[in-house]
Amino acid sequence: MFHALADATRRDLLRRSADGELSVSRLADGYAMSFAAVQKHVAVLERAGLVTKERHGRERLVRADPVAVGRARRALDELEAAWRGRVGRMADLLSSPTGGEDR
Amino acid sequence: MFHALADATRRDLLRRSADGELSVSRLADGYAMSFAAVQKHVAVLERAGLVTKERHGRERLVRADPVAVGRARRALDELEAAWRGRVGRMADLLSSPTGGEDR
DNA sequence: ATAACGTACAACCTGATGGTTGTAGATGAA
DNA sequence: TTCATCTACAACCATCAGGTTGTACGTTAT
Repeated sequence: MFHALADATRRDLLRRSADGELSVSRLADGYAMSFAAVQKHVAVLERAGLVTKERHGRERLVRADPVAVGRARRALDELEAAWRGRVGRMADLLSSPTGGEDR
Repeated sequence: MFHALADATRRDLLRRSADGELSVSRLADGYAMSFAAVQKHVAVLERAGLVTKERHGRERLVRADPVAVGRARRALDELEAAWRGRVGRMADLLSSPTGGEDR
């Protein structure tokens, strides 16, 4: 899933497919690459569960799945929390006199 | 940066280097790959700004940078927020009668 | 019915990635 | 000093990722 997010084109596709009203062709417009390339990117997003396709006549409308995005975000939350749970607090105090309020 | 996170070994290294007291050699122990391979992974994490190395005698202690992890997390926050800001709310209501409280 | 459109998929090429081994420079220990 | 350890880096290899073109098939429009 992080792999799916590790490509700028795919992240852009993910943003643009937020409201699920764009077909693969419409999404493909505006990129400096072939339709097939964009289609592959969508397939990667789909395999990662970040996006679903809903057939609508002859076109497939692409919609981002916020639950999956939330899962990824939460995974990073864990990483961050794991850090803070250990020497994090101490190191924070040492490096910044005001404390660790960066959120 | 997402690319750096897109590898299980690197995510594990990131977790294990939370408290910054392990050298590259110590980190390399316990993986079924060569020291050089692990060193490359650490280099990738370092280039992505996810980790810093502090020299301590002849060894380099690796420490995860929570600020960078927080940056990635916030990037996903944006994605999620972008989704909810559009038809998100409507779709939420349609798909789950109780509303969208998934956190 | 026929043409045009939207999609899927296979084959192929190129560059990046993840792994290996080998070599070399610093530093700590004997 | 000499030896062992930790690290860095280069060269090499196999596989994968991202891109291309071409073909095929279902659906809508004429």
